[in-house]
Amino acid sequence: MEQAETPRRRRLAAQDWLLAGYRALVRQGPAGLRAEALARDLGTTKGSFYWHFADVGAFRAALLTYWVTRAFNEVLAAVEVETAPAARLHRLVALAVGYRDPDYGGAALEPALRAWAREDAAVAAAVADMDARRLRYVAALCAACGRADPALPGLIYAAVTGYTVFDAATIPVADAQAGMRALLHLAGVPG
Amino acid sequence: MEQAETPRRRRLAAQDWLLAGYRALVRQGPAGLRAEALARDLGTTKGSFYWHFADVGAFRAALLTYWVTRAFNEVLAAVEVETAPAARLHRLVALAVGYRDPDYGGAALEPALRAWAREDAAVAAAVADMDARRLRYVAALCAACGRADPALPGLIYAAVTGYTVFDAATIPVADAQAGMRALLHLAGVPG
DNA sequence: CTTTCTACATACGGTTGCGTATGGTTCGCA
DNA sequence: TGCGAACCATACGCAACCGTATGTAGAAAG
Repeated sequence: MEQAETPRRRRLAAQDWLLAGYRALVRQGPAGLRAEALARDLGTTKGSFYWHFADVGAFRAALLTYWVTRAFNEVLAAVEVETAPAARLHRLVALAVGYRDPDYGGAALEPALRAWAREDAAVAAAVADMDARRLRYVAALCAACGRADPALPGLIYAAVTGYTVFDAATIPVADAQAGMRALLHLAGVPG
Repeated sequence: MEQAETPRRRRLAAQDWLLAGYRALVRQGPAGLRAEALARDLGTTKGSFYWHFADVGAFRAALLTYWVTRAFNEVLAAVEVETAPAARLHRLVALAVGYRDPDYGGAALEPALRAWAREDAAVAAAVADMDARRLRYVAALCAACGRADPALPGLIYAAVTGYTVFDAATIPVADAQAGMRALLHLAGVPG
């Protein structure tokens, strides 16, 4: 884990390639998911890549699978430390527009994955499935808060999704969180 | 064999290539913006492409320029048939989440451009500039409606942007428009 | 009907990335 | 200290795409 500046590079694991993949996806889009380009980023050669992965397709599939397992469950775990549905909603939206994991990508990864979905049907299916799951969860929280407007869950999810696609110069994270608090307040979700 | 159904393939203009480019951008992402792939789509060869454009970079620049000139002004013109600011806001959000121009791409083009921005700094700059202009316009309309909450324009723009990235199976267009009406209603914008 | 220009076809060399093959190096462990 | 396995480097053939060069067909102009 420590990056000593020894002349000899440390050896890599599949996880290192996956993290490099997420970084490339965020910074360059799906076009960055190439074996030789990633090898250059990591200061190695594609010999290592093809040791850890059968081919580029398998690498991309691993990236997608890892995201699918994390993108719902991690936020969920962080949200369910709260017990009241209103508090959960507030924590959920604050996390969703502000969460940043420098290694993994966090909220910045979301629009990158949507960009990737545009040129890969499997990614598109995974993203659509993820959207449906999250939407159901938000709807359940809204219902538990007694907010019956059928348009509200979609509105909340759309606003969160919208905020994540802007860069910090257009709308700072603090403003995005303030906007989400304002929305929940207007919708009558206390907190 | 090309003379069976179609009388004869008509010759192409630069505009035909641009429209094919938008279609490819929406369906395959920026990876679809290649001379030979577009030529196959149009049933011609890249000889035509390099007649109309100096190189792929010039083609992409033309695509971007054309979007910049249209994406703000066309919606603006459609919105300003209304005179009351509240009516303009309602028409604006309804258009933004529902506008579809089959030739040009319409609202479906927006997320495709954001995907493209991820791998091209010039596109990113144009998109950021467009976001800033639209945000100022929405803020001006909100102010004219007497809605002083500083978070409201960003919230409206984020919600619109979010709705446009979902496919119709996740959130139908009618639901998106209902969601935007609900937001404006909650925010106290009559209409 | 011929000339001229516009629009397209085709062939070519250069570059980049993929996946495989093969051999070298480093690590864990006995 | 030696051995097997994990890890990495390098070279190769292949395919896709780029941009250029050059020839050609169809429409336009005369």
